[in-house]
Amino acid sequence: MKSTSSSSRPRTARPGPAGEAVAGVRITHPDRVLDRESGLTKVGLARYYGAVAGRMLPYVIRRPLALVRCPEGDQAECFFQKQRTPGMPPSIHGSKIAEHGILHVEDEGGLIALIQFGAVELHGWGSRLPESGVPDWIVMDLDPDEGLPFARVVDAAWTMHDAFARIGLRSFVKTTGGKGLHVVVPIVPEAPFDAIKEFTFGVAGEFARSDPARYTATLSKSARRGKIFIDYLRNGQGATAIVPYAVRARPGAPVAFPVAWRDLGKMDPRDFSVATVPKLLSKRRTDPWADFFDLAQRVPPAYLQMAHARRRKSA
DNA sequence: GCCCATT
DNA sequence: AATGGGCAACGCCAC
DNA sequence: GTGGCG
Ligand SMILES: [Mn+2]
Ligand SMILES: [Mn+2]
Repeated sequence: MKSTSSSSRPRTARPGPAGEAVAGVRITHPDRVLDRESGLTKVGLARYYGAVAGRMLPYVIRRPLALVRCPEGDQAECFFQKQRTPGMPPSIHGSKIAEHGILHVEDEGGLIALIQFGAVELHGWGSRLPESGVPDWIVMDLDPDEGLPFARVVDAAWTMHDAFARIGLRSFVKTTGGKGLHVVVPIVPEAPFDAIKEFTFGVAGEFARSDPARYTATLSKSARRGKIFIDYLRNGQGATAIVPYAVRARPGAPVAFPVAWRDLGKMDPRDFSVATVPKLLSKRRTDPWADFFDLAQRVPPAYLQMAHARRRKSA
């Protein structure tokens, strides 16, 4: 029923000049270079996310997202976006939380649609729709000052692991694509962000008090000098953290990669990139985060209450 | 990548 | 028709 | 308030 004078009959089933489809999403400008260092192209990025989608989507679905978009490639400027904008396909869903627009995806088609729209990095809230006010994970973001050896960050991660273990919480660790690590604790989504954030502030403060030469809970540059900033601020409503398997818009296209605790000491975060991760995944015997969503654990109420009391005091 | 306002 | 800006929040925190 | 930061 199309009335075209120049019926462009498909000579082949081959994708046209607009590019090939990934997960049913046509990728335009497939050869656009997103990272000169690794040679990563837009279609290469789409194929990467398609390849890891099975592992990645559980951490992405229904989670309000912040994107780092680089639609013009790695030459031009990248920018953050957290609201759905008109022109995005229906697979990129919009919603509103406390008067502010958010976006989220429901499936692989939505994920790849984000890439078609120029997204490179995906950052997620700590909560998922429709219960957007109660986080289902805690992220302790370990941010080393410039020049600190990575072994110090590994040590901090283990100390964090032990601190959580002491109160009955299993934690998981991932690289961030940078020089830090994330220690992540899945929790039953029932305590509001404020309570969880206060709790994590308490944890960070404890680190800073018990080993002030190594740790600070204060974000400022001066306080950070020579130390690791225990960034608990990822645990507020609307705050985000890089999502597992997401790519960073940086030279080498590094990936935020879940690792096993026992492997922490043997690896270098730069080992994990768009170029290496799909192969590593297929070689892996097991997923180190396999039971992440099966734990049904909670911060002991006493610790949330302590946090609440501290909050009252400062109010 | 796409919308929109301005030229 | 072509060009150029925008696309984060809000939010918190330290000072 | 401003500046820094994610
Ligand atoms: Mn970090
Ligand atoms: Mn941080």
